[in-house]
Amino acid sequence: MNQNSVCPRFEKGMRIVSKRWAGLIIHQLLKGPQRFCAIETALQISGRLLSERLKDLEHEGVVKRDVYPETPVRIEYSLTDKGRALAPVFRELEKWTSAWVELDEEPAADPLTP
Amino acid sequence: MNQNSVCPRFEKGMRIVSKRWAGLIIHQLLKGPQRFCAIETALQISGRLLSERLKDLEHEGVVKRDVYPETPVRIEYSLTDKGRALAPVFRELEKWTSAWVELDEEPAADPLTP
DNA sequence: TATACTTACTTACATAAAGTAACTTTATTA
DNA sequence: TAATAAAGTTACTTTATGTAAGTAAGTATA
Repeated sequence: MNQNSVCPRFEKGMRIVSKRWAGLIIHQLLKGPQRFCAIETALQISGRLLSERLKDLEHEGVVKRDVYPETPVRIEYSLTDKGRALAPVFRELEKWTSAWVELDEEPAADPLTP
Repeated sequence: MNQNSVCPRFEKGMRIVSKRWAGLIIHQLLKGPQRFCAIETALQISGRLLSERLKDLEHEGVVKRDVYPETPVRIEYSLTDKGRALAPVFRELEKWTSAWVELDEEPAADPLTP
């Protein structure tokens, strides 16, 4: 790959992990298998998008969906080998954020207290 | 940070680099300082979006814009220290893509040849 | 038994972001 | 003089995201 073009595989990998929410979902699943509502709560993502993104990631072979036919049924999402192989990427990103990223000014904790 | 929430700095770092095109732009600038049209050509991104994204990244302190008042004026984009510090993230992502990402079926090279 | 609650989604709709194409400005070359 | 180039901007269309409400299957509660 020269200066004037991008490796198409890299481009594809980038598309997979940099799609909105995908990175945070993978990062969350690196902590261990989790249920839909656990991810939903942790990331403050809507069910609509979480559902869509999990399907995308499953389709890309990054995420695995397991159904445990207990009562009530339990559905767990986890990473495949391909997904777990992203761990170093996220470790480096964590290093970068802790070294370089500052938070913006936060809004007042309680807007009712003047 | 526990299981039930995401570190807000990580979340912000993620937002910065995973915004559409941002990763590819940074990856391109890791090869060295470049002009607007060089990036435009390499990434096949429209001027409209490249302009917007470069402004975002400049605002985040990742990209630097330098004007050389030659004739004709030359404008070069490059990474700041903060931007260059992302190099390990991209190295790991490159490793991952070469190990795990396959390309989809490509369309025929020349649709005019049946 | 009726009501409410939970999980894991889906549907419908509004808004924001991305994509496309044409245009601008300043200068340069054929 | 016309055409080309760089570095954008403007106007418009399409796609993605966000929000809210709804659904089905099962559980617990009054």
